Amino acid sequence: VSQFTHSKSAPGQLTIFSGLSEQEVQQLDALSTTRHLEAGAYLLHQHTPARQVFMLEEGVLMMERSSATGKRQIMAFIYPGNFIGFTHNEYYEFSVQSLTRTRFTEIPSGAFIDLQEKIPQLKLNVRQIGGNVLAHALDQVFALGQKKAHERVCFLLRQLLERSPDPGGEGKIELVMTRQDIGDYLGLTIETVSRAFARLKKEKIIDIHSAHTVRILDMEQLSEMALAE
Amino acid sequence: VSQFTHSKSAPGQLTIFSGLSEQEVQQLDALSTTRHLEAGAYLLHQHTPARQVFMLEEGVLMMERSSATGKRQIMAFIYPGNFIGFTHNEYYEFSVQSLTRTRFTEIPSGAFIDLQEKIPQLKLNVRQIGGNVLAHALDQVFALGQKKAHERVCFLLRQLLERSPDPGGEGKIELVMTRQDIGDYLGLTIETVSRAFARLKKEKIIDIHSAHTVRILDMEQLSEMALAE
DNA sequence: CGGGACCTTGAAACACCTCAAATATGGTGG
DNA sequence: CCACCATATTTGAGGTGTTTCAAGGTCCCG
Repeated sequence: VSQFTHSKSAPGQLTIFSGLSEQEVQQLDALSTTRHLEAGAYLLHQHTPARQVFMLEEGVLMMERSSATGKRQIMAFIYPGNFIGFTHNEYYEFSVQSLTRTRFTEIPSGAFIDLQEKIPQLKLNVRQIGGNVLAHALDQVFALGQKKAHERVCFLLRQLLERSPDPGGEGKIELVMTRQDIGDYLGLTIETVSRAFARLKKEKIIDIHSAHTVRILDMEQLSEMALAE
Repeated sequence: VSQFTHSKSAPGQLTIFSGLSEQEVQQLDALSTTRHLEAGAYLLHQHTPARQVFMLEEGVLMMERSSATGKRQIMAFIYPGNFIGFTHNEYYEFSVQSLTRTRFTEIPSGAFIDLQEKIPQLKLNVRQIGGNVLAHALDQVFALGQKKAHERVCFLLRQLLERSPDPGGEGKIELVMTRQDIGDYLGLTIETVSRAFARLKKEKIIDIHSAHTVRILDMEQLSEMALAE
């Protein structure tokens, strides 16, 4: 049985395994190593040689870029089932840090590229994941360029609803990241993020249980604000 | 002789032809159709089926996304040698409009994908171009999330210096796009863009000949501001 | 030379940021 | 299990940068 069997990716989500036969999954298994990382540790660093690709099995990661002046931009939050390190350049374009304790598999880039030649479906999946990653980046550009603070927060909440497992209750979201992380993702300060949450609560669009647990009350309005169109 | 011979791409820039033999270039030629577009016309529309890929030969294009409320985000300005439409999804993720009269070649996606199997170097080029496109998007996310107005304008000027042909004079830039286009690229209003240019002129970092022709006076300071780090 | 589109500049409004302080949260050891 | 502590979050007040609204100027093309 594949080591990937117990992966907690959201249902219906595209992964590198989508549509692969049991035998093909085993070929991938043969190349893979399972590893763990503690919260706060780095999976990889920007500008280091891109020699591995990864698939997250459990926990949450974030992809980030920092400048010499200490400005930090979070590029994505990464949930189980997501694929990491598909950069087609020689070096990674970003760093990846653990938000929680994580479990993931590691595959050497070269072997992974070769395997794509043997498994056409795998190549298709990688191609489509690449497209999704670009689409995600374009969404973020649109959000940062055109949306107001509270709309950006809605944008994030919608993404988290799609990608994080919804534990039982409908519309409940666990925010494993800090306000600082959210601010660095949305191009805002922690204070503005906090006020945006307060505003959404006042408008009865969300309910804030604790700072790290919110529930969507009005999905329609949330989506409308998230799209801002 | 290849129809691509007279392509005016910037020297040293990666194109899909980089490192291809004459014979391989001819295989690409055989699939290609040359077309023209007038200024203001659309090359392709968001959400339409992605059936072709394109390479720009002459002129300038811009890649954009619009929302129903009329908000528009420019994702990139496209110069000769650039490759368009590499989306790996079924539909285009953006629209592409001409800023000037343009000349470009069109290749059916399916045939282009097949040809990559026959020409390993072509596949490498496409992979790397995909990586560059993602890197460009991440740069833009960082700029929109972390930089002030005048820093974003420097960010754009640096990009244009790299990508647009520098006609004779050193550091001279032709801004073929309007202030509105620039604003929609950088997430600013036209007034803020205008004031940012005025500020850079006052600080003697650039000189503004006409609204659409600027010259870099202090390259070092420009780069510093563009990076904002 | 005239006209329309584009660009610049000014003043006021607004959103977001900065600084500061109070409050809440989560983990730890007693 | 509770009290405590460090850390994270919220809230308030004031400042800054960007937007909005409005007017005037410039450029380009017929």
